Amino acid sequence: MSSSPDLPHPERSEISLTTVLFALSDPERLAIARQLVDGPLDMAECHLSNPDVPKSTKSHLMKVLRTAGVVRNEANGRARRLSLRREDLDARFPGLLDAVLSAEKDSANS
Amino acid sequence: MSSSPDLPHPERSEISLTTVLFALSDPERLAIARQLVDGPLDMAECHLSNPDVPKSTKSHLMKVLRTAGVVRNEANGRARRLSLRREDLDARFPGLLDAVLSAEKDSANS
DNA sequence: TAAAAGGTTCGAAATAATTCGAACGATGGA
DNA sequence: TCCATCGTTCGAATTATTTCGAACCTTTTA
Repeated sequence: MSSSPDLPHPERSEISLTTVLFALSDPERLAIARQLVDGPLDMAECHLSNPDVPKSTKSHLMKVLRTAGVVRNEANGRARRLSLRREDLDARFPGLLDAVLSAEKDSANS
Repeated sequence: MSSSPDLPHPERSEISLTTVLFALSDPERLAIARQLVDGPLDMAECHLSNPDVPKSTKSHLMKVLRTAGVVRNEANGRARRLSLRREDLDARFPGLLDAVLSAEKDSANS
């Protein structure tokens, strides 16, 4: 009874500012992060702006967020539980996540 | 006596969060922004980590920062005066610039 | 014990971003 | 006026990212 793949995550000390900024610089990825502010979600509950994108594409978006250290991705039955790495990010880059996530979500905010 | 080119800058209201994050997600561009926290500099005083990069490349880095709304680029004699758009950014995305610029500049911070 | 559900990975194709030389323009000084 | 300085722009080549189908793996359910 092996389990779903244990994906690699950077340690807190390995999280790079520019990599985090890059991960959040895509509107779709930023929107995902915003969906996680109120707590973890299973992947199927994270919605993309276009509901028709293939699962491989969605998986890749998650990978960018995960390898940047923005999100944790853990096995949860046959699903995947996604959560914001809030404590790690707050410790490493104080105020950054708050600033990004609380920014107005208007049009020019893509 | 026409003057050096007046380059286009986005208005405050047009500055996009993801575009700003993207502009700052490159180590070289982030380093430039950090050099401007203490006040404007002429382009020749902004140093890149590799002093041998061609001027066209440097100019392109500046363009990304400018078109994102991170930096203002004004004619100053035959030089170019670069400044951080601190007020605009603070107004639009409170806390963001502070968080980014005050983050530790250690290795994992590229 | 199948088969469906939920996701990851791989590889290839399409897009986007970066790099840099060459050409150009404006300014300031000789 | 002539020329060196400081930068921008253009276009082409390189490199990086994104997209997506196909193959695969694990878990749950029938």
